[in-house]
Amino acid sequence: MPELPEVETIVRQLRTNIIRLKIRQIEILRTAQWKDPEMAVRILTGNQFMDVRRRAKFILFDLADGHRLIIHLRMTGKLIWSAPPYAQDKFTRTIFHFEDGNQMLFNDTRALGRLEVLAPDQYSKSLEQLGIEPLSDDFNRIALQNLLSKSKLEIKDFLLDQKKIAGIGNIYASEILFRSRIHPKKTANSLTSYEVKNLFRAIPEVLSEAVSRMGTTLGSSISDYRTVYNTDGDFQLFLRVYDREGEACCTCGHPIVRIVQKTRSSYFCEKCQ
DNA sequence: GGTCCGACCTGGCAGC
DNA sequence: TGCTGCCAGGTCGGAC
Repeated sequence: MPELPEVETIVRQLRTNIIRLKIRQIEILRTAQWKDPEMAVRILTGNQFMDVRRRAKFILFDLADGHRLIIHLRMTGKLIWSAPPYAQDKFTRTIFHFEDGNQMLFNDTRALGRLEVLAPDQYSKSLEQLGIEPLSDDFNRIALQNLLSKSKLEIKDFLLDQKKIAGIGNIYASEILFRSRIHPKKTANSLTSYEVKNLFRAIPEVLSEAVSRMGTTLGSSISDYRTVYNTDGDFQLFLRVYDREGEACCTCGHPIVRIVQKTRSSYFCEKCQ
């Protein structure tokens, strides 16, 4: 599941490949995932990628004529860099053919990912509504405290709310709360100043470590996250609670517990948190 | 405005 | 062996 660290890894790897590369052809194999597939073909064909950036879990491509391509990978989306022989499979939904003969494949097993081309001055509601970037200078303790104090959400749901802090998903929310020693069902506005201090430290700590290990690949199925070069991330080796139900807590030895909050699994240690 | 909840989507797996 | 139903979870839109 691509969250901030996985998307950041993908963006960094793409940046070394696609800057100033000209798109020879775009082949849309599943139109439903594009907001306007006809416009996408018209704008992208012959255009040139000038930069690629990340905002939360969105990948933003700046094009030479001022348009922007926005991709959200959702659950199972992948961007795979492919030289001949091409790595296309039955889950390839869009192929970007470049003039140098390479391809960028958008693969998506569950087909939940979304792609959109924005005009130079076009407003994107999805992007505008996003909250603070947790790895930016805007993320400070006062801003976090203000957001927490105004919310009655359970802290796990608070961390998943992209309008508050943007980029955290289900895996890293559990890891962040474990390191902060906060129970996932505790309400956001009831956190003590000590817990807020721990949370403020743990959020960038967990996300930065995961970025340095190129994200988390949980299993070997075709749905699991891969880097642009179709390799696994490494952070799954360093997860302390997520997907470890019944295993001993690395701090106290108590078994890790799994509960369901709003249909999402939360993992935590009942003794430490 | 904040929160809640179902829908979208499909491979994998358990149960029969 | 084959079928059915559930589960995984990020985002969106509608309801409250």
